[in-house]
Amino acid sequence: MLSISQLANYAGVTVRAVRHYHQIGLLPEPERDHSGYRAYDAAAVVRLIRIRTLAGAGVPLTRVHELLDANPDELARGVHEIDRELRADIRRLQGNRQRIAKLAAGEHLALPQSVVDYLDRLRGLGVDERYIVMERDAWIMIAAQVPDTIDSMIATKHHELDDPDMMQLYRLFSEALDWPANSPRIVEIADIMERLFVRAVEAGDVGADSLDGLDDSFVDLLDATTMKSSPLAKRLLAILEERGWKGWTRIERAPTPK
Amino acid sequence: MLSISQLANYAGVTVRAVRHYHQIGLLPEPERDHSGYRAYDAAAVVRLIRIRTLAGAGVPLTRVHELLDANPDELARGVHEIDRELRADIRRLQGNRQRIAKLAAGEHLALPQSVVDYLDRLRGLGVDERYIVMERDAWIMIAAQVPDTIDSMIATKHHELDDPDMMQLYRLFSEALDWPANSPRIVEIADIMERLFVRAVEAGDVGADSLDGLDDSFVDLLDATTMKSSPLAKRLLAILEERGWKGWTRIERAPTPK
DNA sequence: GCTTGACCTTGACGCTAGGTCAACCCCGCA
DNA sequence: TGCGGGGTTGACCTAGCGTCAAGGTCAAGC
Repeated sequence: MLSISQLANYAGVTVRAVRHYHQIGLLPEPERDHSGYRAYDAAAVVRLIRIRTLAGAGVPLTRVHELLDANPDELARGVHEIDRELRADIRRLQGNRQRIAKLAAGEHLALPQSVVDYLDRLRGLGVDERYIVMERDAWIMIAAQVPDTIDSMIATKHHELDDPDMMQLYRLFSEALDWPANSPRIVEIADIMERLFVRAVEAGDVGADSLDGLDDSFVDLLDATTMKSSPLAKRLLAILEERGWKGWTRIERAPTPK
Repeated sequence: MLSISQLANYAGVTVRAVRHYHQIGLLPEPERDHSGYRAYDAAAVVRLIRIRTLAGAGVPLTRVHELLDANPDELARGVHEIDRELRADIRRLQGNRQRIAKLAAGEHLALPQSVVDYLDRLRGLGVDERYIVMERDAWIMIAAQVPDTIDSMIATKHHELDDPDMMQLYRLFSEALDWPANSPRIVEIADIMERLFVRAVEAGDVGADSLDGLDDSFVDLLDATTMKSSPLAKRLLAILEERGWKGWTRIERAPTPK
């Protein structure tokens, strides 16, 4: 008769594993000797080796339970099923590898390439890094909301950026980061934005723009975040609202307040 | 300000996941509103999206913690490290696939091909299936003990089986399964075995046999198991011992008892 | 003002396959 | 009789949440 550690040694598993198999009913509890020690026979060794063999091949213990007492037919089916699961796991891990490979560069975190390129273009225009980080965060949220339309949104943005007024606007945004909260130059920005708005309305780009996939509360969130970022932004929005423009992320023509 | 479920929706994770990230310190706990509800801002959305992106790529959450605030250099190293782990996981799973593929056929469970072939040869000689199961179990244990020498042991066995006496012995073992416990024919078996022993001694095969890798207590276990299988086996061993032979799995010349 | 249903809170258990104590019992040996 | 090296059960730990449980909060409809 064998003690639990002898059994474990013969089968090449740990004592703890044996007890675990007892707990889940995979290996029957043997007789106890006069002092309460478990006493095993060779049949237990054989069963334990077969358990170890299956478990070592990645078969979950509940499946091991089924397979141990299965006929060859059931066993073949069970093995096939497990192989399917293993293949699925492998595919998943391979997908993970691809995804983390894309994360190698810093800003790629949660951003598609198109957005990274766009941000690089802003950098090239001399836009302040602090502003770019703010834009980046907004794009991270947008990309998470509408992953399918992000590329076309960015394409639109690139197009808008061909306008010298837009370039100038971004440069002013950058500079404004260091302006005092009550700077009068804010009007310069408002003027440029209004010009851009007017041209957009004339081109028919307002109301049917590329931000269609975003729902209102999400747009509100983006706007609110921008407002929170700086008192200047708040003033700017107030000025534009006086002139009859509403919104920021998505612009609307609002009735001029009396 | 966002509620926890709004946050979770914007980032594409579950509320439970958000709370989990709070628990492990991955996402900082936000302010609470007057009724104790968590109130999030857009920065939390961004951070949560980045967490989800990394976690979704198979990065363990503790690593996510490190990578989120890492500089590009550390990030590259971290990503490389994780890729290594992923590759290791994939290799392991591929190994599992190979192993379970080998288990497709019933008796392959825990047995190398050589043993399966040997058992098939016994079947071909007309050996009773009950006896083969006993042999199989013994070989399962032996294969687990000395996986490297099992093939040469089986080769020896094949060689022995070329001897007509050995074939006859196996056939008698089979028949004996249905003999009464006190059958006088047991002597036939003893005679054959003694002839085989003598020839083995003459050939110098005893004492330096192929079971060298097995330690004594393991051999005792095999012998004891055989003894337990049938009263005939016990009688047989007694007879042989009277004639000066000791053991079963491994034979020794013993001084004839007075 | 009351009910209803949706959403929030904390706390706790469950899942895999055991690892790792802790506290205590048992055995053989000097 | 004490000691060291077995054995025993019990309990907590891992990862990443899912899933109740039991109750507080809020907005809407009657």
